[in-house]
Amino acid sequence: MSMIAASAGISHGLLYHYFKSKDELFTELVRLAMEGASGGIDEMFDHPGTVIDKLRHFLQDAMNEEARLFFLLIHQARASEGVPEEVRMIIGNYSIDWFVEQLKPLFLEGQRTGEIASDDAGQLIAGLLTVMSGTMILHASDEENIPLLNPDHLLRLVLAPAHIQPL
Amino acid sequence: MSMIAASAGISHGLLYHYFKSKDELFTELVRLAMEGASGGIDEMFDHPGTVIDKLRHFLQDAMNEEARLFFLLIHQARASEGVPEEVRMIIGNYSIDWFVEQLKPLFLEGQRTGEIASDDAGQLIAGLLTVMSGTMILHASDEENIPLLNPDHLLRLVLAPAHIQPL
Amino acid sequence: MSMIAASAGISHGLLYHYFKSKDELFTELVRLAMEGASGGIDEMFDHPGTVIDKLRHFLQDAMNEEARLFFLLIHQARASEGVPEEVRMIIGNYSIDWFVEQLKPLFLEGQRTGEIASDDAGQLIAGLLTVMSGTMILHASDEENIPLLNPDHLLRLVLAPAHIQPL
Amino acid sequence: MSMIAASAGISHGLLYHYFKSKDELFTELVRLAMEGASGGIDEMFDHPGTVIDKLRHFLQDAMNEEARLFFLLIHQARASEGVPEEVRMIIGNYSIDWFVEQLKPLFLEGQRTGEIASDDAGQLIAGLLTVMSGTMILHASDEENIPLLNPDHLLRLVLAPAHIQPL
DNA sequence: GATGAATGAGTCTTCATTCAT
DNA sequence: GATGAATGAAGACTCATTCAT
Repeated sequence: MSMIAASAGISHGLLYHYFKSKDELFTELVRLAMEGASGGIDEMFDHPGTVIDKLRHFLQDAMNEEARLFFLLIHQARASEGVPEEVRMIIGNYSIDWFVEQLKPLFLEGQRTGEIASDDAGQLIAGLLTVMSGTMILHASDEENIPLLNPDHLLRLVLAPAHIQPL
Repeated sequence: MSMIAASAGISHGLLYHYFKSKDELFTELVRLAMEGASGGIDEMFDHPGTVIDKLRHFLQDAMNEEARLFFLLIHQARASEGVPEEVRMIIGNYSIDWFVEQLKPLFLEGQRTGEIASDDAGQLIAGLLTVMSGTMILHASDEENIPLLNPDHLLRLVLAPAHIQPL
Repeated sequence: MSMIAASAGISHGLLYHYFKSKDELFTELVRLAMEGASGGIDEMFDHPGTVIDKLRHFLQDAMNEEARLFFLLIHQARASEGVPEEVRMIIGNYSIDWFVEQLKPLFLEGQRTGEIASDDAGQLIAGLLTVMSGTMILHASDEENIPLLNPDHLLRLVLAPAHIQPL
Repeated sequence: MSMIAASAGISHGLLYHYFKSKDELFTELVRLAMEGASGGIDEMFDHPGTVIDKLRHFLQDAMNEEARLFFLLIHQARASEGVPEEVRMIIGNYSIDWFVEQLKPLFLEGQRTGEIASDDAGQLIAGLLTVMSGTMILHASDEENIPLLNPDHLLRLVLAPAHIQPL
């Protein structure tokens, strides 16, 4: 907490004025990260163009430098022991399954248009999300040695072979 | 250290009998994990069959439940501050670039046989490795909610479109 | 550290608020002790009277109850292994030789006036300092059984025979 | 205990075969040191020559390199807290007062012959012993910087002025 | 006699948290 | 709002001691 306060240029005493405890601060950050993530999905649906255009936009939006630390945060929240109950609830609400449900309509449409591979949509989505998160976490922990993947590369996991383009 | 010792059913005192410090224990684990990883590559080359067969074997070997914690360990070693100097050296020796160099001959052959996509081999390998590691780390941190990916799914990142099969 | 904190009536946590480590606290004490010692020499030169008067004042000043623990501290610093580098430097700066040099002018004058024995001044000073320190350390460790020596008794080590008085 | 055993070239297990505990080993060493000290006094009385000859022999015997660690040991025993009860008893038996009593006959004879200063014999002896011990302890803890005093120098504390010789 | 695996009390140190000012 | 002195639980590490072999 003292280090966080110092980073923010305030005393740790004042940090406790804004957040009752480290758990509360952590919970707040997780909440923000999750809202950002679901906001990204809404934005994707508003994006013009084909299914592939929307997906590419979603990936580009999620896989930028700013989003890095959010992924790391969620990872910590998922991976650590002794995480506050409230954080576990937030994470539960935004489970992989929840994201799968959000994206399923898009993928089903993509399969109708022939853009998306004709495998089980849920499996494709879960795979894409897992791989995207994993990539971001790796990059976030060691940016020097682990480059961000080209979103088009990741798309190969879900595209119909006919739509795969050179990198 | 006391928790580790308790997990092993010994006193922390005895743990210090075998490892001079937490750093030394950690270093030893990282060393083991890294040797396991490079061993997996050797084994892949000995595996019979096509390039795809070899790669599938490599992924299945790496992405099993036992290997889970090794990925998590390496991730910790890469991501954390205050990691012992020796660990940083070991990790430096087995960089992403090193793995890329090991796998490049196989990928070049795969491109000759038409099994592997005709993009830059280095980029394909780095992408596959990143995604594989990221997936394992996510799964290792939260096995209940994040299923292991089907290795064939990951292979889509590097296969020539003609060789992509339904999942 | 906990015992020291308890002696001071504070928690060990607060002690660490003021001193980053046991080494730093120890270093600070050694520094203070050494400054006190060299201050005693300055004061001696300002003291009025003959060479013997000055020396007697110096000994009385150094050999009081308060100074006791300082001698013990310096002794620990000299005698112990694993003493912080900075402490070794401070002690090196205030070596026996350094004190000898400080006192030499006074002793040479004393030899001119006939108050000080006509042996090698450096040897006389080193002997007096050693004996004074040793006495203080013994007294500090076991005040009940080892009485403080009368400074006049110590002076016999350096006085010309003609100036020796009954105790 | 492990370090002591290693110095002796045996395992710490075997050290416990010979000494039931660290306290017992320490007690044994203190006992030996004290017997050596009182043996030195007996030997002094057997030494031929004048009172000064005997005293000089005593000092030379006590202030050699071998005796160094014995003085340090006794000092530790006197100075430390938590010293075993038996050690405290041994030290109590060989108190300063006990040594004073042992040496008093010699000093009284020396005062008759005019060799020893005509101050209170007890005070002279206590002073000489204190100074001798202190010197040895200092030298033992830091032999490089603190030279052993010339025994003749120490004798000045107790000699009649007429018998003081150049160093 | 001899070894070293095994234990646990005690020590230094960190850090989240509280609270008087 | 803002500060930092103050606390204590918890973790890394050491070392005297025991005991099976």
